Amino acid sequence: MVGTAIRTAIGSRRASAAGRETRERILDAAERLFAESGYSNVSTRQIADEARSNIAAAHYHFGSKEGLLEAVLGRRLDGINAERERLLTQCMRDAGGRPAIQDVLEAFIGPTLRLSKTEEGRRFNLLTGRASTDPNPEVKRILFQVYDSVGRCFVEAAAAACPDLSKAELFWRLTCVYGAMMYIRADNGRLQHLFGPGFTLSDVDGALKYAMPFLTTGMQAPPSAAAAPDATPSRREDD
Amino acid sequence: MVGTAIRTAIGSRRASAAGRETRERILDAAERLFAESGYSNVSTRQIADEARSNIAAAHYHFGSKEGLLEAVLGRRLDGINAERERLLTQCMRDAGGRPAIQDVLEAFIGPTLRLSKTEEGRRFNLLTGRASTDPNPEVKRILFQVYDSVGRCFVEAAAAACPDLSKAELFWRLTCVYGAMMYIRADNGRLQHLFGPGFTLSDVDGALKYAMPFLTTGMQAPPSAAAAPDATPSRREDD
DNA sequence: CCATAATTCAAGCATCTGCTTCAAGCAAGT
DNA sequence: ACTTGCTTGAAGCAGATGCTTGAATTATGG
Repeated sequence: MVGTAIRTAIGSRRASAAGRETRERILDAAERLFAESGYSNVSTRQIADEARSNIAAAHYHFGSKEGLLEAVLGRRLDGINAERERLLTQCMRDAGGRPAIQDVLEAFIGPTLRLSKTEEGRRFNLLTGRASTDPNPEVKRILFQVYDSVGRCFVEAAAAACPDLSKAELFWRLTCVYGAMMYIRADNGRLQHLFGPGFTLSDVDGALKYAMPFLTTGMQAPPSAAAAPDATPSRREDD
Repeated sequence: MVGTAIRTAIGSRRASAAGRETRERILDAAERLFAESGYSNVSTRQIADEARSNIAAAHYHFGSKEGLLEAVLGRRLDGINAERERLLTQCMRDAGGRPAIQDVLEAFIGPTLRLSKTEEGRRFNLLTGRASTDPNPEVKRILFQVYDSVGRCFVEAAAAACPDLSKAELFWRLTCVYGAMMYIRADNGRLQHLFGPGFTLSDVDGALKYAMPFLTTGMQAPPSAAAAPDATPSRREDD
């Protein structure tokens, strides 16, 4: 029987100090390697080696490679997403249901962006940024699950902050915001390469000073229906 | 000796009609599977099966899995990137070196965006969108090579269109633009999931109508140094 | 101190990976 | 007709993959 021992370990009931320690070492190693090479390109053997541990130990603690990824993400995201939800509901409450869009963006993007101030936080952002476009069904499932709740809060708050936008327009604008945020995190190096040394996406201050205002301005732009000459204002293509 | 036969095949000298046909079938199959599951998650065997062909045939025509990806990308991107470069230099010339930013964005993003009007084009955008954050060194190398030239043109044209922006600010704004574009292409389904049925990133008209104006507005925003209260205008942090 | 449970280990299993080999098939050009 | 070189096929290689096994080791509560 596999079940009992693993479940108690995973549920971390009665876990020994030594057990917890190697558990953390494995999580650290997996985080580092997943961020560097992507989930599919890392083997459980590599992770065990990097953690100065054993493959079986990893499976004992996490059940499977998929479970390991889930634990790696949960370890940091649980706290961060709770913080984001707290900030989002708070700025909704403080503004009586009509928050400023910059507060909404700050509440959603700020907490993850600021992670990049530490090296391990930067690595974690790289991991989640890359995972966000990972086609592997296991990865997709885990991300959907982890981000579902805070994502809903964000969309709701953004809609409240931009009541003049149609649902379709909000969808496209948030797509741009989401995409920019993820791209900054995934940090593929293309633009750094074109701009030369000295420009890096892990520069949190630069992101806060330049990227956030760009996104805020875009969100505040008047609805396209009014600006676009070919739009028929009487006929909305959503809802 | 491996060399001679493969090189002539790869250089497609003296290729027979039958040879060209299976070559295309393999490219189609690889494109479809790479787009669907990502480069690392697809095996040469799957590709051969999907193409109703043989592993050896794939290696005969493309030398390696890496060479196959290169061919898949080159088949479509060579034309598209040439078109983008043509449009970029044209709008630079027409405007006497001071193009409008919306023309620059349209020249860079438009050609790829419009690909999504056909099913196979949509699939190709999915492939390149996902590849853009792929950590696999083979994938990165190929993308850098393929996008280097047109990327340079784009940055140059954008800089000419926004002469008031510092290099750092341009860097961050283009990062947002690039990120939004890639995210639309990679189409991970997160926001569609939150917005419900009827919202899709392959809706080219929606992207042109809503996403492009968002990005244009963001690029046209006044420099952050002026807007941000904590910025010291006399001290630029770049160049 | 010792029984019981938690943890780690070396070894192995079945399957898959990219790629190669070598023989057979095919389409010309002469 | 027949040689020549391009193209495909079946089989196989060495190594990697996720995961399991069963025994050994370690920690901990009684």
